[in-house]
Amino acid sequence: MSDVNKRFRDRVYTLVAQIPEGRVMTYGDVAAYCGSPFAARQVGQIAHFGPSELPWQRVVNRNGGLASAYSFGGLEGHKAALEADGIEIDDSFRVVGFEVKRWQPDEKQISLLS
DNA sequence: GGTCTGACCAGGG
DNA sequence: ACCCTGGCCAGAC
Repeated sequence: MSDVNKRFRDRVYTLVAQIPEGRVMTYGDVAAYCGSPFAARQVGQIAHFGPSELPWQRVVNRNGGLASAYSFGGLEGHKAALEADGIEIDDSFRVVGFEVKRWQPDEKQISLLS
């Protein structure tokens, strides 16, 4: 495993850990802020195998839609986890008010991703 | 080792 | 609106 990939993974961990309760980010955005704009899929891999204590439920796809397999809890598990954060989920498993709840790190938080 | 898959995404036909 | 391609790359087999 190369250092570059390890850094990318560590950045993803750092960034996801920063997402405030009640806010969400997209896979693509996470990848971009971590230095690899087209590695959204890799973020999915990292989410699947990464530390379960991180708030992965706050990472959604570009439509504000939930992942198809939230750590084997499925859509229902993901929905429940987000509702516990105070986020409403509609009948098609999309975040209600996604565009408003979408979160972006500020400069200080980005600087943590060195 | 090769090949396929996948919590993704943008672009093109 | 749908299907395909290419990009990303760790796991599974």
